[in-house]
Amino acid sequence: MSAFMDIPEVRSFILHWGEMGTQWGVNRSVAQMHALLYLSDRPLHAEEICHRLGLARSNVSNGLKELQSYRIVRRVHVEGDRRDHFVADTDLWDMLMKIAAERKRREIDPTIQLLGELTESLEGRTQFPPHIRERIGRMHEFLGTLTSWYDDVRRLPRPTLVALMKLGGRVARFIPGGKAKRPAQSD
Amino acid sequence: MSAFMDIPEVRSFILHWGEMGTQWGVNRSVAQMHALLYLSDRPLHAEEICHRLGLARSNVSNGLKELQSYRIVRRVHVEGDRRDHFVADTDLWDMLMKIAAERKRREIDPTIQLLGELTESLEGRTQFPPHIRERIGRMHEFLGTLTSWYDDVRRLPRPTLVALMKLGGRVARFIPGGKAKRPAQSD
DNA sequence: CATTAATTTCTATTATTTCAGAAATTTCAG
DNA sequence: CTGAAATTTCTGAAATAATAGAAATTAATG
Repeated sequence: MSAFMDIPEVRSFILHWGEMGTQWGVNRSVAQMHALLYLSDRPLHAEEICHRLGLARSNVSNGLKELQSYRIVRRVHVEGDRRDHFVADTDLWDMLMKIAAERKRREIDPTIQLLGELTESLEGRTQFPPHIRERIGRMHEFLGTLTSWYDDVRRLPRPTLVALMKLGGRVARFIPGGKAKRPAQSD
Repeated sequence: MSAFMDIPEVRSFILHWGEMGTQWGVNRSVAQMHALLYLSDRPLHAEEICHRLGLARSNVSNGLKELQSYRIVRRVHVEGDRRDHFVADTDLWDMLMKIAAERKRREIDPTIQLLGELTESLEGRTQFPPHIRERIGRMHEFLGTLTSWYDDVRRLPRPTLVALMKLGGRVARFIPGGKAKRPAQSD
């Protein structure tokens, strides 16, 4: 397609990223576009993306829309050019956080919503198999716990987050009973 | 299919779980089988799963294999019955950890492997566009940081993990400069 | 305001994944 | 061992998702 894609390392990166996408429920072409933009040091316009990846204009249009909806790619204006140009986040923390936020919004939140409704509808139905009510309720709680943790830590300033990561398992020393293997209160 | 599936709440849960699966790159039927087993309070044999979900025997066989490869479903023997029976984890922490472990093994580890190879192959090639080398290297580092953090915290005893989750953003108070908004050393 | 470039939407086609049923294999009881 | 039950593997068909190209729309320029 283009000299860029002829560099074996670039090619390899983009193709792998595309495959990764499919494994996580993302369209292969969309993931490839993302990889291409990630490696680019300047804004690209849609036509250029088509040529470099060998995709149809329409797919690129839809793919860019998808990437923008995740807010990991944004449209920029290039001096003296009518066409829209696009750049991707190069800050990988930002990128991860935005992807997490969007997937939560699209998939986790509606799931919690449904589980809440089911739990409510099962409330007080004594006929109903109690273990089913319990399991659905437990899943509801579990996802609630995860997301409220997420909502909490995502607000932390980034250096704090990075420092926490570096600390790794050693944060446990701040938890009573954590490292000492004493039986902490269970949940 | 069966009385079980006729309970609207059960049906709703299983169908939703199936759709969730597709969003995350998991076969819809596999996710449904998982949901069914999660809600069941006794081991089910393959035939029963077929009838309840209206799936072909062969799919159930493959699906169970897949679920077992994630170690979130296991085969159990039922007294006086030749057939294999299956149960799912009901402990959602365990389940999450096992899924994370397997997805890391299947998808993240090979990606880090590739990025390592690319980084190595780009080492010292002065001709090569430096920004590309830098971006690939940065991605490599980033995934390395994430997984080593993961490897670290996954070893923590579960109550410690739960306590940390409950602590949420307040763990930041243990990080120098974290809460106080002072510029901490960046990464 | 007309013209043209740029982009998006729509639809038919293609590719991929999923699935059902048949055939083959394995397991187990007697 | 033998026969029956259970399970897995294989293959073609069905369903789903991705894509190309055409048509329609939108935006920008002179």
